[in-house]
Amino acid sequence: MGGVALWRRIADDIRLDIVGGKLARGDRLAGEMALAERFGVNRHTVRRALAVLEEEGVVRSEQGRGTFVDRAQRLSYRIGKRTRFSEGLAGQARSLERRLLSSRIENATAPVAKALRIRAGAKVVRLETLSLADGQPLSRATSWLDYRRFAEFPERFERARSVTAAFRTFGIADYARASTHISARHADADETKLLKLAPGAILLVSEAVDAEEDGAPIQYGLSRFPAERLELVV
Amino acid sequence: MGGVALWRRIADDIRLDIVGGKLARGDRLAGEMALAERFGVNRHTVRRALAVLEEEGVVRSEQGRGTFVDRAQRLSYRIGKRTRFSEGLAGQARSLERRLLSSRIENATAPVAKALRIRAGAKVVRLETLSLADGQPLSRATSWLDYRRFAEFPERFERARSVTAAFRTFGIADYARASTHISARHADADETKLLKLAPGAILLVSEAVDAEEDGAPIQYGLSRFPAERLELVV
DNA sequence: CCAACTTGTCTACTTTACTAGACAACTTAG
DNA sequence: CTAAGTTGTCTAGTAAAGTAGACAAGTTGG
Repeated sequence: MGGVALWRRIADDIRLDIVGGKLARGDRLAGEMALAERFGVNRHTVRRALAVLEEEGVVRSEQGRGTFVDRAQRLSYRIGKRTRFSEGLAGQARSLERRLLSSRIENATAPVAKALRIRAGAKVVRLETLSLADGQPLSRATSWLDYRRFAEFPERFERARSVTAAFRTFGIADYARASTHISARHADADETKLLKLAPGAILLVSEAVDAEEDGAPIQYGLSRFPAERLELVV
Repeated sequence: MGGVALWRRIADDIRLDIVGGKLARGDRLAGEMALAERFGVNRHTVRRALAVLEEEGVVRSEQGRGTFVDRAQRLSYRIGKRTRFSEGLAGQARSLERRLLSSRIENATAPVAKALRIRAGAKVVRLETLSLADGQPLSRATSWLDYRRFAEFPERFERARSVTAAFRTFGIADYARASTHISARHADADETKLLKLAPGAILLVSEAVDAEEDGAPIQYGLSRFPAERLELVV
């Protein structure tokens, strides 16, 4: 009952203890029997949860010794007036990359049109991107821009390999976050695959509008972050 | 496979269409057969998803006619420099209430001590609260305050029925949000019950520190919001 | 070496999730 | 009134999740 399997809830719970700092790297987890008692389930159910965490690289089990914390970090992505992908994660990863998956021209749906302050149905450029930190997927984002002004954005983004730099080629020296809406939901099949998650993982969803200094919106974006890999800091 | 039941993912998906604005109140959903085809599952699995949504009051089914959107809103909780419970939801609900479930004195754990800038193990006041909008649970929060200064906070909060007003009785005219960390996870058994959720629902978790104008921290809080009922607006 | 504890693996069973199909009950358009 | 399309309810079967217990295999401390 509930629609979320026990082993997944237990895995989530233990992962939370680890990324939340209750357990540090190298610490030994409670034994499988003790965990089974703590969660009120059979030892086999605990073992399945631990198997998932081992698959993720969060813990490592050693026969006869116990199960140990292997990777304990969760990144913090800073969002605020000036939100920039690379700055928001500065110092937390060695390599940061934002990859363009695809782009196309389409007609603005109602929410896109409203955010960009254009009429519904007007042409917009849509970009699908994937961000990685140290090779691990960190976010899956979709962005929309007004076609009249940013028709060549995909090419320039691909060359500059940065949103900020691409905007600069359009004469936009600086821009700021106009609004950010945050929600959460389960990952769908596509996101699960691209972000290399276990199916059923939770995503933090950020719906944001970036605007020029005079308030004119230039970009509307929908970013999905795996909740188990990072938190958002306001 | 994945640990999240199909019917739950389908329910989440349909709910997202509704709170996301694709379907408005009174709109008719696609038929059960069509939905089954869309999600690639049996009609019974769709029916189970719809039963959950009907239980939540999101849709309403009528034999022979179809299934209709009953409640389409999702509240927006505004967070920023000056974050106040009642102001953050102003105009979105008729009645707002914050109920004190319990309070007790305990010793500060490491994260609590760090946030309040006191030594670990020092005495702190811990409050458990439940917030409701129009009678529906909106958040479950735990707050910690320095005992030396706020020993009587629970009593004063209970009388004032407001955090801001209770702080005022301690001579704190104004305070501001120092930091907010946002993550997401599944609800546990307790939260499921108190927030009246279906087990396995997703919570947005906000970890925040409030401070006086001079930067001295006065409150550390951990709030859990049902992701299906509201979004956070930065 | 041994006792106590750990994780690893196997079998057997029960409950829940999901599929499949049939038909009843109801509504609507023609 | 009727035909087509809707939701409601039933039975039956398969696959996955979870329980239960036993024992092997490894580690550690005395």
